Amino acid sequence: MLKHIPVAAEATHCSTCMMGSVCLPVGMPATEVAKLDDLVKDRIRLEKGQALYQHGEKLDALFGLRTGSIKSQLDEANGTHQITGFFLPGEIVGLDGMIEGVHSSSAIAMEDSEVCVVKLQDIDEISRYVPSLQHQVRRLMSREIARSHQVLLALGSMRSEQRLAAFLLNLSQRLTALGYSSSEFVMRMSREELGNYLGLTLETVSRLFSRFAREGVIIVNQRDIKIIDMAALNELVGKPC
Amino acid sequence: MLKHIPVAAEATHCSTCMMGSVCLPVGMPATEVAKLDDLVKDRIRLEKGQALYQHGEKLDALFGLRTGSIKSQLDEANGTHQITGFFLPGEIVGLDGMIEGVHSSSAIAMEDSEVCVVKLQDIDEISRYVPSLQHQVRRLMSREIARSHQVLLALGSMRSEQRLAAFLLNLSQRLTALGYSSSEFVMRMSREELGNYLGLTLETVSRLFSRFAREGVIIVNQRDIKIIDMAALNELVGKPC
DNA sequence: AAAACCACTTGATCCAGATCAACAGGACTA
DNA sequence: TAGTCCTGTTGATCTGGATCAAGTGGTTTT
Repeated sequence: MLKHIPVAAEATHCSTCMMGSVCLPVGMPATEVAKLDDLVKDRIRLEKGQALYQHGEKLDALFGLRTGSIKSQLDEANGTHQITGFFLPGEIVGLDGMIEGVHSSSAIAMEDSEVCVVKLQDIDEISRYVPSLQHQVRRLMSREIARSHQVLLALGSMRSEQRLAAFLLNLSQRLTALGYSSSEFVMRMSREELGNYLGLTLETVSRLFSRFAREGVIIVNQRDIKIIDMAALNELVGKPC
Repeated sequence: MLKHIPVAAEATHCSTCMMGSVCLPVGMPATEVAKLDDLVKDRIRLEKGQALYQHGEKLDALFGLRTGSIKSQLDEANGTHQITGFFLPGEIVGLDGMIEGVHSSSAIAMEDSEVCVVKLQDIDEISRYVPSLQHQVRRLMSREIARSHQVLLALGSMRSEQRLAAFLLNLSQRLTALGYSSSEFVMRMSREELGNYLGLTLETVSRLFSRFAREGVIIVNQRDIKIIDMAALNELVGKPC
């Protein structure tokens, strides 16, 4: 069962949230953000491995990830699945579920996590006096489409080493936006999850990490990654084979 | 230069358009659709190969494809590109360009085509008295995200024959929705474009068509395709290797 | 403290699909 | 009417990454 937390109890709103600068309100004028206090009426706390929602479930909300990390995946009939995204704090989960409230994918916590629940109904309500909120939702969805297209690009036309390099650079950038180091971080996903996402096997991913390390591009210690030669990674993705 | 056509001259609106049942208004109540007459103020006619918009261009509109077909692609620095979608009449192009009006991809006509221009500004305007229009835009964007995820699934975890089978089935379904035959159609894209989209080379695509034909699953005559054994295609995508 | 399990690494081998190459037919040009 | 593109087909060969397999260290269980 999902663990709901009434927001009133914590008295935290978008306007005072530390994530405000990167989460749903990103880019909105402060005067507008101040009006979003009724947007989030509750939160959900997830344990590692727990599903925020699953394929086919009826849902009518978006989720702003506050802490932790979440993966989204398409579940196939034969029991396998394709991971379609990894989400970091401040990112919005559930944007593919806005067709009649039925989710086409599942979202699973990769570590203990907490999300803010944003009801679509409340978005409509609040949009009446915060007109920029509709634009904001469109912008977020558009960004999600563009993000998917970038992954398509990787899967469709990059070699394995380029895919991993592109992934590391992307992760580095997103962590920087969150205020973390751009060169040293802990990956929340296993080799298998990363391989699934990148269209590779876990062995290939492991070998690539070893090779990058051998070449002095990164230092790897299990899931701890330190990027030594950012330029080398950029060169890998920027140039064709 | 893009060829604009004032809509007044043709006096065609969403409520009377033949595409109404599949295009932007799909699923909206007829009473609401009737209020969309001011939504489309002009159209653009494109010649084969002409770009509707290009990567980096500032744009503030969506496009409903009336006739013809359009591909969207990400352009890479090294001159190559990745095709991210093929659009048929009644489908909406430009949903990835709603971040500050700057398109992250290019859209190119694959044959002489015509699109209805839907200004975002007009969507906002009309939404005031047609509240379901905002939902509609969200639904379309969500569908686009789900569509991208399906392609991710194909590129990430399907073998070449499964990818082509899935593509043919998908095309067949979409053409059926348009009122065309589900088993006999003309593909608008070259082997190279299809290969690019599916993450394969044009030779592999060509060989797959030949093989499917040899096995009696389809009849191929250049771009004319006739599906003989729909069940075989379904079996290919439904089951793992 | 031994046993069982898990995520990961590394080696050996295999094969699906890429690459290289030749050719065929249709459309357009001169 | 031949010449030049352009798109697609087919064959021969090569290779990146998959698959199969063995082993390692770390953590949890008993």
